[in-house]
Amino acid sequence: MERTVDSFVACMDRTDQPSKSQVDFRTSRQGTICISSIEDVRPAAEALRDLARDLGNLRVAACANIASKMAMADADGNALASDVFGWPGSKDQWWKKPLLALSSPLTFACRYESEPFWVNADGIRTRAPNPLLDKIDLSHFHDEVNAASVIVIPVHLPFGQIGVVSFSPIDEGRSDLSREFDAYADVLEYQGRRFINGYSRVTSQRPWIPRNCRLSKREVECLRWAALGKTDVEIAMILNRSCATVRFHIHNAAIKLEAVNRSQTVFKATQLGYLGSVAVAAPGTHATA
Amino acid sequence: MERTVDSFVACMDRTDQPSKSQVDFRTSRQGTICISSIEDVRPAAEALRDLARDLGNLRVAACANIASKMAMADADGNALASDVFGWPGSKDQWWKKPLLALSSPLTFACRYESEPFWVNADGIRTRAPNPLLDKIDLSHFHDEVNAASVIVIPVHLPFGQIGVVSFSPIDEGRSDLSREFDAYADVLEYQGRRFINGYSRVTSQRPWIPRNCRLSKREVECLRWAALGKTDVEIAMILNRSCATVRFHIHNAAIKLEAVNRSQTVFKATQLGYLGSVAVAAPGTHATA
DNA sequence: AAAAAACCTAGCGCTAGTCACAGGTTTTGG
DNA sequence: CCAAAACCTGTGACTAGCGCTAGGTTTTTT
Repeated sequence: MERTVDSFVACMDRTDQPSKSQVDFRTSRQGTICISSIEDVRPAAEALRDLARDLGNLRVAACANIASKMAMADADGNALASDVFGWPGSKDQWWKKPLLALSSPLTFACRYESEPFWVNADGIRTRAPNPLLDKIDLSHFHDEVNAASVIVIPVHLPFGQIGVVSFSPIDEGRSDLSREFDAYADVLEYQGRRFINGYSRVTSQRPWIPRNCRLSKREVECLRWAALGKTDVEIAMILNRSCATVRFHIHNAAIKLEAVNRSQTVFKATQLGYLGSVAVAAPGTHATA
Repeated sequence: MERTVDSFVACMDRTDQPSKSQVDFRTSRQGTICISSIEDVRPAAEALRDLARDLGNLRVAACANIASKMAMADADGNALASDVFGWPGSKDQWWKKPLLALSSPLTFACRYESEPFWVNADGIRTRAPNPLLDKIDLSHFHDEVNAASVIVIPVHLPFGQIGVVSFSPIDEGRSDLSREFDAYADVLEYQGRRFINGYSRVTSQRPWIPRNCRLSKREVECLRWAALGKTDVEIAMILNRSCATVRFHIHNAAIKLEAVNRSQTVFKATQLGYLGSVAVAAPGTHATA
């Protein structure tokens, strides 16, 4: 067990601030944000705002679904960005611009990263190296983010939904958040995640109720290749089966997932994690027969 | 601000055990699992095992990708389930059976839930109600899970990958984990998540490097409907555009995502969260012109 | 041993992918 | 302010690929 502990100590990057972070974590638990109905959204957002302000004079921005242009709102339909988090209403209300969600480097990075990170114009700082983030363009960082630096919490949810909570300094000068990130990333992640989780739960209607989606081995196998863009002729060659067989399996999968065509079948299977991160399954699959 | 605090207190479900959980969280931070290379997997797994044992005499089971039949292993290729977590090698090694991952109710539930929950033969207990989990069949619970009860931590990752860490009592009699869940769910979630995060980072090769995937508004709009199974004729009617225009947009999206056909385009767009949780976008979209 | 799944195959009609073309609208940048 | 560059809209036709039904074989479950 000693060996184990040692290796962890070597990994730790915050041992220099033990007492502070402990207190934060305690605070976080007592103020745990719990959203059980739409009425809880407002107080939960206010608590998140207060937490961010008290911890590091930070301002909150949140998006429950980066694929949606819908701004987050409370039970009365008031936008959280302006009414709670205190973003100036003048500056042409960035959170209403649908283009931003599609082009912001922050949104972009959230697609590829699962852990908290912080960003300024000089680069993206993750806990562990992520080469996928290296090629993100930060040249218009300040214009797109409305801050000189920001701590970002990506929140990956079921059904392929991605949310994000970000924290940027209220006084716009600060471009270094390394200290705040080291000290508060964990608590901000915890609270931000629960906030987005709860908000999604009470707002998004999930109309799709799959009856029996126990896909068989072959069905998933065929769907994997289909998701990679292979035609059924190609899949048939890969799996050493007939073309009709491949179609049959995919068709069966479509019935189980209540999908009407191949695209929707792939979509639903992806949402449910059946095809997750297919890095081209092991070679030699054509030797199964 | 008083109102805020009050509403949270009403939501809190663990105020009866304040001191205990605080200690746990402190412990968790000092023993933070950090996997920066494949060699760290083994000690990280051992630490997770020790944490589970010390907290509640629990045994760990983990899966980094419920879509893959690959068992988690350390740098030398040893299966973590048998070599570290201590699952008996005799009982025909459940973690090697690919069918289980497709049919286990635990795996199933992870597709629909983002927060920790615990299960026994009587039902699934989530923090907040989740109607999607109600219809899951638990009649063969003990056979499929190899335990009378279990705490489950779903881990939703980028690219549509879903992982899971579960904790079940070492002595197989216990079927009630409500106390352990209330006290340790947060720390188990934190540690389990970081473990799966780190493992995925050092093991899974992500060969796909999207060059320019700034999809335009129309492209995403068309892809949404395509993912819902609409044909391009239907999409054209919905958006009040010509059929060829719809094809044009989807084709452009395919080029940006480096996809070769519609299915792969939908797949990649889903992985990147462009279509996340499409609950049929707001009506009236045909009035944009 | 019976039953139920899962698996494999064939052929027909329809959809989607692609090409070449022409022009309007919004954003971006000098 | 103008120009360039994206982005958006539209036409028409051909071919490869997909959706679907029907029926037989193998494997798993009861």
